[in-house]
Amino acid sequence: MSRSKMENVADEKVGFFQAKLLEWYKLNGRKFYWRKKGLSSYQYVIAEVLLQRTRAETVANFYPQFIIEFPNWNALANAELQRLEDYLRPVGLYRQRSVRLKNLAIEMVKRKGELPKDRKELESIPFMGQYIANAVELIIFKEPSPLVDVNMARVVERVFEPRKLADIRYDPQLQALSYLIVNHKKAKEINWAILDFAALVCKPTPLCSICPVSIKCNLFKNLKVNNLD
DNA sequence: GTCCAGATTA
DNA sequence: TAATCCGGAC
Repeated sequence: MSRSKMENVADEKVGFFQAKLLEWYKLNGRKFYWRKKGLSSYQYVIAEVLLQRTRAETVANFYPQFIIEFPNWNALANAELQRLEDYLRPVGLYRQRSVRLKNLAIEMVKRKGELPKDRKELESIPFMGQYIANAVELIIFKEPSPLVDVNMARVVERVFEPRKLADIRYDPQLQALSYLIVNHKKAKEINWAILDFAALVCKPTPLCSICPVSIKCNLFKNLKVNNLD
């Protein structure tokens, strides 16, 4: 097959995937407070920090109280480290997160709450790694950036192409595919759809029998060949 | 025991 | 590139 033809096939599959997931999302998408419109950039960034290696449902039960206790960058920057640890303990990673969160808040107070659009400068802010930077671009700057976490990586790898490198952040193919997949007018919805789909259907142990994209999924094809499902 | 909307450090 | 952080849900 020629190079251009392979690209057409890939594009067609991406279109199919986008349409099916948006459809699935309308019926099955999760509702979270931090997905609402009109929150402060502080509230959006805090949600991403709390969501690191922590189930979304766990954060959902915890988030509103945290925002009441620490309503803005200033409150967080001035908070006693010990008090911050006490609040973060129930969701885990509390020693790291308390220190890093405070450093992030101090930096954001210096910047008067303004997040820079320049990517390198954005990532220079403490605790602002690739994922949160993408989330800032997606949610706050309204750019079609992918939320490439372990969940999206798992879905993309199964449906499209396995990763080449162990670390998803430096896998060019996985990254390029992710950008392609969320490059859509409804970039935000596609991202959330993939995360929800990964949490509810395309789990570590996949529920292929209820999956809307299984007919074009590489993993599903292989499962059928090996007669495992 | 595995897994979770990752980032940092060596 | 790999180890480490951490509690909670399953």
